[in-house]
Amino acid sequence: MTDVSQRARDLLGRLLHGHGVVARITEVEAYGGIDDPASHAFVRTPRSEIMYGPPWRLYVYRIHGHHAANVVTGPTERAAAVLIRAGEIVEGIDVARERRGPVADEALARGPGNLTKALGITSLDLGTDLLDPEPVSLGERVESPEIAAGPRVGVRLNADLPWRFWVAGDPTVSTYRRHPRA
DNA sequence: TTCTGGATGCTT
DNA sequence: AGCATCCAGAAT
Repeated sequence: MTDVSQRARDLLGRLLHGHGVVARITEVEAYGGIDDPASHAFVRTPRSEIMYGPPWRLYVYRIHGHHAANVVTGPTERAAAVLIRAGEIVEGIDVARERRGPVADEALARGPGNLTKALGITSLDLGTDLLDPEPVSLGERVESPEIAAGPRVGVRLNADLPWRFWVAGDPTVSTYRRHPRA
């Protein structure tokens, strides 16, 4: 059975193309949908409806004035998705630098909000089929990395579930922060 | 219409 | 450890 945590691990080392920039995914989090209180799909609302649709589509949500990008993974009735938390820019680094301003290269796509900014992903990309080449798409897997796992960042519910996965030792991975009330 | 609380990021 | 920031969902 390929549950959402396995789908999350499989996304590590894959390329994500967004508006002229390509990132190698280095950090993800799995959200289990109907069984996971931390998932937006735990309550079915207009916002979470996209996760009840076909897999390999892009779910973009806004939080604290930032965007966050998720891959809807299915199976459809479970409404699971994987949050893309960080990556290494491997193409279009000049464009990414322009979008992000003066930060170190390894920090260009460190954190969900920073990654979407570097790749130019906004709410306009909501629902994009990631198997189509434009405007946002998943590419090939360029490495099979050593994977580390731990609790998800900033979630209050299911705070100890180790569903955050990252490329071990990679400098572009964000730092762990527990939810204050978790 | 108003209130509450974050799947954040940056500064101190 | 604090705060800027802002929308979705829930309460009223």
